Amino acid sequence: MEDPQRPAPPPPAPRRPPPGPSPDSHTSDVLQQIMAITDQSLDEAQARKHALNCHRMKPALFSVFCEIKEKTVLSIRGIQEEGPPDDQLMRLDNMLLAEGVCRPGKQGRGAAAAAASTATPGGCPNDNGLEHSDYRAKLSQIRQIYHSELEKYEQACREFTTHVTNLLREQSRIRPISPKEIERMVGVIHGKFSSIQMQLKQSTCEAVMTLRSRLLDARRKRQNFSKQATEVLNEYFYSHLSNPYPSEEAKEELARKGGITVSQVSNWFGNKRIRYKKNMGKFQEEATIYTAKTAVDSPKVRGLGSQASCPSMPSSSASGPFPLTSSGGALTALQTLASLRPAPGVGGLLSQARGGWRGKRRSTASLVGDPSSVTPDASN
DNA sequence: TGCTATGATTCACT
DNA sequence: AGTGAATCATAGCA
Repeated sequence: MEDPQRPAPPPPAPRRPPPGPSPDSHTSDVLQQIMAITDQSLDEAQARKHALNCHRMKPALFSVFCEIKEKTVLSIRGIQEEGPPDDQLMRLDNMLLAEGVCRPGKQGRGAAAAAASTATPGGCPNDNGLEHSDYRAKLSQIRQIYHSELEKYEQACREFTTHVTNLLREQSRIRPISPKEIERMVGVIHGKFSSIQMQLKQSTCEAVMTLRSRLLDARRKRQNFSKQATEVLNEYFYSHLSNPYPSEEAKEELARKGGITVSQVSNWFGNKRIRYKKNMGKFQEEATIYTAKTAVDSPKVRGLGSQASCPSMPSSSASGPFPLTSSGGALTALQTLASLRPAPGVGGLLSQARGGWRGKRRSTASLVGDPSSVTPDASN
């Protein structure tokens, strides 16, 4: 087809007789000159074009060229007008919309349909109420870059389209270019630019995905709990080994003491129960240590389970809420330390755990007021 | 660098 | 909704 990169066409044919072929030269000569025009220097070619433009055969030849070209273009048209692959663009638009990068009104073709037809579950973190200011700030930066680039592309597309249209209109005076062809060329340009836009959208999507995985995926941010948190949790776990299912209140208390969240406490207990059950041998030493620790410092830990349920109970009293178990725990711990063997209570609880907590689970509420069931030495 | 520990997530179940 | 079990993914260590 036409080459828009060609140098600007010469001004309308001058009236004076130009150099080159005389107006009377033969048609075949004229055709030969046209064919040879590309082999000449720029200046020569320009002069030759002027001359050809004034040739008496020009109108006739021009109409023949138009006819031939129309036929050729028709055969090309069939190939070009195959359905454009809009699926990916739609997906990208949809995703950018879901991530809050582009607004429903400000998108490429196909996006409106995508936005209308597809819900965006959990897409934008703002919708989930997640407070990730870092994420939001960076997302905002990405959005800004995206829109400014998009605007640049759109402007460049407009400018280039105008330029090419003008060029073709001008050239249509000396070579066969129909308005339809210009229209088609504009379509081709838009297609090219939209493929660039698609790349921009793709990159933006990738950037958002990377950002999400870095800042929102909690797995990537996993950090071990502080020693304090681990100790608090372990103390509770081993002191409630017969029923390591802290109540909501106890979880809150543990979370507060350990400086972690309630759901982290829940996770920790979930993991702990499973891992403890799977490999009790490995945890024996730990159990012994914490049982001893708990026994020595019994009011502190035991208070957790019962405090929340019985707020009126003075847990700070010298003997604690469950004096009997406290002294028993201390005794057990001392015995354990002395014999370097797991405390009998622990052993008993190990077997309890082996049988499975779930099977004989009781509601946490029922534990309140039954201190013997929440202490390691209770089974003794 | 490979291994283990561990916090988080997912899914099925009750 | 809470849990067990499996799994993922990272931290920390030798």
